[in-house]
Amino acid sequence: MLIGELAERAGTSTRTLRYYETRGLVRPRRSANGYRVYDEAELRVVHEIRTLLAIGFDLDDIRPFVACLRAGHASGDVCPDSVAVLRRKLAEVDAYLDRLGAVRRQLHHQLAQAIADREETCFRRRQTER
Amino acid sequence: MLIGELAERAGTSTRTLRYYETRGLVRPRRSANGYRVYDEAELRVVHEIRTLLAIGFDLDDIRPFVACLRAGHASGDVCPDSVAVLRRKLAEVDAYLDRLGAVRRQLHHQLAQAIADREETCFRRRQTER
DNA sequence: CGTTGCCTTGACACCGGCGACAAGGTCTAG
DNA sequence: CTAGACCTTGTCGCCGGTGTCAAGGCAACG
Repeated sequence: MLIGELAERAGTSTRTLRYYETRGLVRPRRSANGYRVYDEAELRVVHEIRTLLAIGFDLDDIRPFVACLRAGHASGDVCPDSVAVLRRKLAEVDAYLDRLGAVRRQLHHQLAQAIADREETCFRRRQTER
Repeated sequence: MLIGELAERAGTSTRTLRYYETRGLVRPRRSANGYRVYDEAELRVVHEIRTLLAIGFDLDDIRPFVACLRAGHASGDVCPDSVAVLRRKLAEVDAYLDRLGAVRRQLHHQLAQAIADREETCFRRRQTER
């Protein structure tokens, strides 16, 4: 399988696949003419990468999952390094949820306050007009 | 007040203040020798910018708040444009909270699954060893 | 007059995951 | 032979908010 076919089957671009290669996530063989040649297993790898990226992982986080798949496991999740990343990411997400919740409360408060201020201004204006 | 003093009092850098100026958020006068001269009110403006940035606003979002302060309001929140931004941001944060919650559940599930798989592998290994 | 310390504009660097383009090699069909 | 559809490497650009350096002007003090 050449890079164009893999890109299409994985729903991404050749540019992206080459980029993953420079980051050490995908490792094609080379044919005699220098073309990158991928075997079927790489499709699975690329899917894993795309899925985890969509969740919010960065490429460095994803490396253990790829290694896990490459080690022959049916899922990229089951190896200790992957589990460690999952734990860390979960903690990060929790922390971010907290922060975002705080921001939400702050926004809510500010919005309510601003509207109240406007109401009061209108009220005073009505009073003055009489 | 020159740029260095404002930067220090606002807890930021001169570089940052010049950048805000290019983005139209801060407008110093110029003294005869070309130095930027800020009046006291700009300190308030810069504080507003920094506070909103910390919440997660970008500079374009912040512009209405600055305009509101500059229009003489005690708070940057009370003008209609600011309120509109607050509403939009609140909606964005809510959407993001939803997405992040989904990610959290996904991570949680993946983690539980991975651990369960490992347990089972260990179990089978013990069975085989006997 | 020189040093120090402020100020000025302009420009490059960063991060991450690519998009986009250039200039060229390769393979196949007509 | 040529067109076109692949492939190759290399490079620049983007986004946003700065850090950082360069080269030079101005002010004040000794």
